[in-house]
Amino acid sequence: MPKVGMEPIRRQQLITATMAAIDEVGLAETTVMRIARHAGVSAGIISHYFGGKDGLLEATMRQILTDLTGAVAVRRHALEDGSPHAHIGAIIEGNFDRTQVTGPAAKTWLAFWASSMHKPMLQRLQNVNDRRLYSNLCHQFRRVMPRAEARNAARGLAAMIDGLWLRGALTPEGLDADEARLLAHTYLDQLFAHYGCTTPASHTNS
Amino acid sequence: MPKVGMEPIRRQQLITATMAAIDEVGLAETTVMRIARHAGVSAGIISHYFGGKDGLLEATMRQILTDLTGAVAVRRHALEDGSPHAHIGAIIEGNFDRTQVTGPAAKTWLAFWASSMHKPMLQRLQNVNDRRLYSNLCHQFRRVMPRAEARNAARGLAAMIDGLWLRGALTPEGLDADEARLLAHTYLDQLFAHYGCTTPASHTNS
Amino acid sequence: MPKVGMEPIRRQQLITATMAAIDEVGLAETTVMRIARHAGVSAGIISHYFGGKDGLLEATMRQILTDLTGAVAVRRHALEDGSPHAHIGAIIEGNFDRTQVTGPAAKTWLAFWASSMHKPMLQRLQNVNDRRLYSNLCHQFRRVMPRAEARNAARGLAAMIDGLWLRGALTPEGLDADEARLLAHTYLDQLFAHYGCTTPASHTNS
Amino acid sequence: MPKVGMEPIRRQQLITATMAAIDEVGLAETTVMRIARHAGVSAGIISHYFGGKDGLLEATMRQILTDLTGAVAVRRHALEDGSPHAHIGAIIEGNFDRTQVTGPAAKTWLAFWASSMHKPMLQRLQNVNDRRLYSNLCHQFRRVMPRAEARNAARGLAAMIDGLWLRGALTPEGLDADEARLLAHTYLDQLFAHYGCTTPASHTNS
DNA sequence: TATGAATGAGATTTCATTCAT
DNA sequence: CATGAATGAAATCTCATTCAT
Repeated sequence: MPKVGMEPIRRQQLITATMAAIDEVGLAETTVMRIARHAGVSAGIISHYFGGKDGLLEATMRQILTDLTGAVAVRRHALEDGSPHAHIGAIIEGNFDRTQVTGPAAKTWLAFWASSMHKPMLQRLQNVNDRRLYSNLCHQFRRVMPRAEARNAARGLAAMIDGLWLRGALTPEGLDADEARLLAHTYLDQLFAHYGCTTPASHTNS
Repeated sequence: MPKVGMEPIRRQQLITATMAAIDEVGLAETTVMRIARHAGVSAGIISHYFGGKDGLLEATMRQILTDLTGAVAVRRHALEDGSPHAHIGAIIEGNFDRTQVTGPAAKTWLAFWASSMHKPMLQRLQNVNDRRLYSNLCHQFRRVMPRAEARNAARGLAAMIDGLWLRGALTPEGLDADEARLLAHTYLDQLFAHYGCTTPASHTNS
Repeated sequence: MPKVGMEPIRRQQLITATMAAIDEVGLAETTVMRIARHAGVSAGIISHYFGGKDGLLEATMRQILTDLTGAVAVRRHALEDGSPHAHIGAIIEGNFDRTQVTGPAAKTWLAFWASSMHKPMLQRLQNVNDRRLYSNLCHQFRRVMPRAEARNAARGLAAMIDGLWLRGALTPEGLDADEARLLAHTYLDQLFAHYGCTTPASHTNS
Repeated sequence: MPKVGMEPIRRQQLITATMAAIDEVGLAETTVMRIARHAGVSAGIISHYFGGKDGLLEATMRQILTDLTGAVAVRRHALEDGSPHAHIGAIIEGNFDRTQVTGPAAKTWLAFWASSMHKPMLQRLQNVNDRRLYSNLCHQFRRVMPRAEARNAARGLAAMIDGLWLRGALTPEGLDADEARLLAHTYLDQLFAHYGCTTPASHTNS
C-alpha cells in the first residue's frame, strides 16, 4: 500500500473533501471524520498531511482565494481593450466565475468569511485578497475620476460584489450568477455614467 | 438573591450576554459557560429559561431582527415627506442604525447569517426579514419605475446594504456607519438619477 | 396561602403522585419535578416534607407494603373457616387485591423490588415483608405437613405469587388478577392434594 | 497498545464490565465511567463501539438472553429421553444454569427486567424470550394434557421459574440454585401427577 | 406554608489527536 | 504510507437541593 508521490494527490483530495463537507453540513458540523469519509481515507491522515484540522482549513481557504485571484487574472490578461471599464468588467466577471459561485466553493467561502472574524490566520488571508480587490478597482477608477470619487466607487463596487455573493450563498438554489453579473455591471455603468464616460452595453460572458 | 419575576430580566440578560460572547470569540467558540459568565449566572439557567443553547441562540437572532425591523419602522413613521426617495432613504438609515451596526450586534448578525445556511430555524427567520426588506424596497421603486427596473433596483440596493454590513463586520475597527450610509445613499441617488427624478442632496442623519 | 394541618394531606398527595410518576415513566425517569407536577405543587416542597427524594421514595414503598399487609390481614380476620387452607387462600387473595395489582401500585412495587437490591433501606423493608409472608405460609402449612415439606411448600407458593406479580407487571395490559388468583389457588390445591387434604373447589373472590 | 481486530474483544470486555457494574451498584448507579473503569478503558470508547450507553445496555441484555436460550437448548439436545417430562425438566435445568444464576448475570437480568417496563427495545427482547419459554412449555404439556390444562400448567411453571429467579436475585447471598431447581421440579412433578403420569423421582443435576 | 429562582455536581457524548502496527 | 484503536478534554444538559421572599 505505501506509495510514493501521494502527497499532492492526498492534499488536493482532502481540500476538495473539506469543501464538500462544509457545503453539506456547514463549517460548525464539519469534523475530521466527515472530511475523511468524503475523501475515502482515514481521519488520522489529516494530521499527517496538514498537521491538524486547522491546517487543512487554512489550506482550503488559501485555495479558494487563489482560485478566485486566478479567475480574475485570466480575464484581465485576455483583455484586448485596456480601458478602465474593461478592466473592472473583467474583475466583476472573474468574481462571478462559474467555478467560484457554483457548488461547494461559495458556501465554503462565506463560512470562512464569517469565521475569519475571530481567527487571525484566516483574517490575514482575507485581508490580503480584500485589499488587492480594492486597490485594483481603485486604480482603474482613478484613471477616469478624481481620487475621492474613485475611492467611493471602489468601495461601493466591492460592497456590491460581496453583497451579491452573500445573498447568493444564502439562497437555497445557489447564486444566480447571470443575474448577479448583470446587477454588478449595471452598477458599474451607473458609476461611469456619472462621469460622462461611454459605457459599452453588452455584457455577454465568456 | 432569588427573587420572583426574574424571568424577563434574566432572558434579556442572557440574550445580551450571548451577543457579547459572540462578539468576543465568535459563534464557534461561544459556549454556554462563557455566556453564563458574561451574564454573571450559572450555566444551567440557560436550559431553564431557553430550553437549551439553541433556544437562546434563536431568541438572540430573533431579537436582532426585531430591533432592526424596529429601527427601520421608526424612521419611516417619522417621515414628513412620503416620497419613494424619502422612504427608501429611511430604510437605509434604519439599516445602519447606531444600535445595529455598533458593537456586538453587527458581528452576531453576520455570525448568524453564515450559520443560517445550515440551520433551518435560523434560515426561516432570515428569510422573513430578507423578503420584507426586498418587498419594501421594490414597492417604493415601483412608484417611479417600471416593474423590471424596480426589481433590479431593489435587488441591487439590498445587495449593497448587505455588502456594506458584511465588510463592516469584518473590519476590526467595526463598520464606519457614516461612510456606509454615504455610499448607500449615493447609490440610491444614482438609481433615481437614471429615471430623471429629483434627488434631495442632504443625508445628514438623525 | 399558608394553611395549617396540611402535612398529612401533602404527604399523601406526594406519595400518590410518586406512584403515578413511576407508573408513567419508570423509576429511573422519575424526577422530583415530575412528581411535583403530578401533585400540582412545586418541587421544593418535597425536600420540605420528606427531607429529599429518597425520603419520599422510602415513604412510598412503605405505604405500598403497608397496604399489602393490610389487604392480607383484612381477609384473614374475615375468615369464618380457620383451616390452614382457608388462611393460605386468604393470603393469596390479599396478595392479588384489586388495589394492589391494579394501576400504578404494581409497577411501583416491581420497580422498588429491583431497586432494593442495592439500597439497604429498601432492602430492609422488603425483607421484613418477605419474611412475614414466608413465616405465615410456613406456619399454616406446618399444621398439615412435616416441617421440611411445609418449608418447601411455603417457598414454592411464595415464589409462585411473586412470579405472577412479576409477569403481571411486565404485561402491558397489566396483571390479569383473576387468572393469577386461579393459578395460585390451583397450585395451593396441588400442594394440599399431596397430603390428602380436602380442597374446597370454589375461589370466587371478594 | 492500539492493535487491529480489537472490536470483538472490546465489545465482550465491555459487556462483561457492564454486568459487573450492575452487579456492584445497580443499574441506576451504573455510569459509563464506572463501566469503563471495570473494563480498564476510557469512557469514550463505549460510544465508539456501541453508539452510546443505551447500545451497550441493549447488547448486554441481548447476550444474557442468548446465553439463557443456549443453556436451555444445550440440555434439550442432550436428552436421550424425549418424553415431555424430560424436555420440561431440561428447560428448568437450563433456566437455573450455573452461568446464569451465579454472580452478575442474575442481578443484571432482574435489573433489565424491571427497566424493560418502560423501555420499548428491552421490552421487545424480553417478550421474544418470554414467549419462547411459554410456547415451549405449552407444547410439551400439550402432549399429555388437554389444551386448557396445558396452558395453565405452562403459565404456572413459567411464573414459578421467574419467581424463584426473582427471589434469588434479591437474596444477598444469591440464588440457591439447587433449592430452586428442587422446588421447580417438585412443582413439575405435581403438575404431571395430576394427570396420572409417571414421574421420575431423581433430579440430580449435570 | 409554598414558590420558583438558582446553583453545582455529575452524566453522556463528541471529537481532534496520537500512536502502534 | 495508512489505518483504526484509544484517549482525554470539553461541551451540553439534567436534576436534586437550597433559599429568599
